[in-house]
Amino acid sequence: MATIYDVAKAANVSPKTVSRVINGDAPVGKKTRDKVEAAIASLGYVPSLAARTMRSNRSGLVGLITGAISLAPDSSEFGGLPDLIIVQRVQRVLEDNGMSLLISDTGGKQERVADLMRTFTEHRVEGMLYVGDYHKRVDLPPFPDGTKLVLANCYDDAGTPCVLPHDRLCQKMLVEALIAKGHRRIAYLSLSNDIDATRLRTEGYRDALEAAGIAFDPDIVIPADTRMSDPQAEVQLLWDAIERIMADDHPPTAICFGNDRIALRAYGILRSRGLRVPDDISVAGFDNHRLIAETLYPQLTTVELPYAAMGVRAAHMLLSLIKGEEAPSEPQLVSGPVCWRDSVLPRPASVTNINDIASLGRKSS
Amino acid sequence: MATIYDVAKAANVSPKTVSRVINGDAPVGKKTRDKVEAAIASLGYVPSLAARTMRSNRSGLVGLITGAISLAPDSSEFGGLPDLIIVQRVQRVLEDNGMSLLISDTGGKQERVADLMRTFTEHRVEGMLYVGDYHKRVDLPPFPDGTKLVLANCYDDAGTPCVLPHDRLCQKMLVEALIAKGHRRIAYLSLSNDIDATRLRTEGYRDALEAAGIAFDPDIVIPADTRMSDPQAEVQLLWDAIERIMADDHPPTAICFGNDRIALRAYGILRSRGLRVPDDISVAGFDNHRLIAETLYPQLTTVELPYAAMGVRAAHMLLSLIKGEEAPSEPQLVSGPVCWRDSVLPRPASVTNINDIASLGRKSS
DNA sequence: CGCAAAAATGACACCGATGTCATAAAATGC
DNA sequence: GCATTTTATGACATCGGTGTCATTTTTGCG
Repeated sequence: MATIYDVAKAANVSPKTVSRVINGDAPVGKKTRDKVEAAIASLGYVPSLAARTMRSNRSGLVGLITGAISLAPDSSEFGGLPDLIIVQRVQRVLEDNGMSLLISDTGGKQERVADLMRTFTEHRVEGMLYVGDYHKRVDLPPFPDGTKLVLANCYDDAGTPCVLPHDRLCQKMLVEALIAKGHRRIAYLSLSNDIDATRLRTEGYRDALEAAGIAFDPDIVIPADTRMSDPQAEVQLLWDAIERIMADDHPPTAICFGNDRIALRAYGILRSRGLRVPDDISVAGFDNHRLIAETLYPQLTTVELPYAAMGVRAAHMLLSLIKGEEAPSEPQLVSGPVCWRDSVLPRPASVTNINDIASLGRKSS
Repeated sequence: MATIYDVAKAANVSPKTVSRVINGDAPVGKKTRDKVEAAIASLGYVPSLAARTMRSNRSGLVGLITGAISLAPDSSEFGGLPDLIIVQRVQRVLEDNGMSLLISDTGGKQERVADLMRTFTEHRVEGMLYVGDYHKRVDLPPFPDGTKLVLANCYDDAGTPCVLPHDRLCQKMLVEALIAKGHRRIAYLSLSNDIDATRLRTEGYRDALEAAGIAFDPDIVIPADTRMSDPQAEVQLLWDAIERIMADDHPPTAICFGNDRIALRAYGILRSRGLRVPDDISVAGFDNHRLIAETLYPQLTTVELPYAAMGVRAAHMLLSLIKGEEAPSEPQLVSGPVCWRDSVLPRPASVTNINDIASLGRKSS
């Protein structure tokens, strides 16, 4: 591989002059520049960042750690899809700012994080990002002061700068939108109770009801997802939850699901019970997981968790940390828009629960 | 950041001795080693790979280029999901071999590849990978001889070493499995005709029919996907295709879809037409896109395109190239297993088409 | 035309590791 | 006990760039 000395010799100038041509940090005579550029081109010279790094202490590298790429190490399952959007956005923003992205994957093993951070340090990354696979608290290994680190989609107790989804507001906006379409009896089949997002989103759900003067009814708010990966059990849980809310004295006219994936599963279950979406019952998801939301028939109304925006925000935060600016001490909350599709039908005010729907044609499963 | 000189001073030895302790490339006295290790620990010293790279010309970096992370730059759509499995596997294999992975995303713009490769060269990567978002031919920009490059999920005309999915064999195995369950009239609603995979898979479909002595009937083999991203149009296309095959004189007892996503869409359409899966009609996908296949109700029988295995294979190929070994001149074909789930029902030999199914209860949409 | 300021270029040290070679200290053999 | 390995350590150059400062050439202007 050609070096700057080879170029200097070929162009018959000093290495420093070649350096100036490359970096443009001092004026170079036109004729000289041409000679140098010709030499660079003919030798196919590409400068070595390793050498540059030594002198300038700027590696042009940022490290990103994620368990996102795969949670289930030995299968082709994808737990972490949305988080990849974060990764992708981070990559793009950094690239636009002349940085390259080193990616490591914990493979689900939290204890590997320390090693990965060390490897990044060996590469003298200028900053690091840690991306959570879902909104949660994380425990990071101790790292030296002055490490530039931003958390995305997760937070820690040490107050490391972080970017988080505004689950509460997103859910509130979605439920408000349903209410605006005339729905007054709205069930919520949430994610597992032991994740942060569930609490926040349930608060958002209640916020929206309260704002509309609708009483909160715990009977139609049920967790319908575990974080186990047994699909059979998940289906059963969801089936039971749907059973329960539909057997209520006042069955809902709309159901919000904890995410688009559960909604997808629910489509099949509802149809098996003879309920048509959206004619008999309106359905909303969460995440705007377009692979699902746009592919489902009918297409799914949902709310976008702003992964893309979070990625951009986190990358910019890191860039400003690298520039030496101060980090915000509060988590940065980001929210996304409601995505209106075909799975929700307006209801006249006279319809207060599903039994009031005249056209309802129940069929046995 | 502490340097090897700081450590040497603190331990009162020469820098070279510190280097020996770190790398273990020459014997060091026990007492000296302890002193040095104590100094390293107390200073929090981490060696700089940039400096090491300069001397040894081994950066420990591998660059990976993909359009995979996102095909649709301005949306949250995910065209490329399976390819991420490749990326993830590559990452893991490389990490196990002490290499770090630099990732860049073309954002769908093929012309950026040259820039990305240049950036990788600046970082003095020891090898590069290019991951296609689906099985296709690619045009790479010219790169210097001696560049260690492996293509995954794509190939070029220059005979660059590559790893490809064995579409033909996968489809053949899937159709054979259907035939083994007694299906003799099997429709194939394929992907768009202008991608390589469609031709290969159709050949696989025909291979299986031929092996079973079933005549190939072009009337029930229809492309049912474009690569446009208008979901509305895609649904229409699929609707029409299903309409056509079900209006055939001998409607099939099973349908193979070009991928799991189309199958997902088809579930809704079939149900709208009053056809139950799998009671009335059996359905198979392609990809083993578990997010879909396992979430659908009933779960989808499909065939796994071996993205994980391809990632592993590609990474190992690159590692041996880096070691100086010769690359295979032929594309490496990798196939995956049929994933048997609930969307296919066995048919007795007497049932040659859907009209023979006694229990069939058609309903109007 | 002469001289100061600006532009263009080069010499040299240095960033932080490691390879080479030399040398000092300890172990071994007879 | 002395020569001879073997083991342990250090001095120094080097990798490929850039920062600093010095020097030469050109330009501008009274």
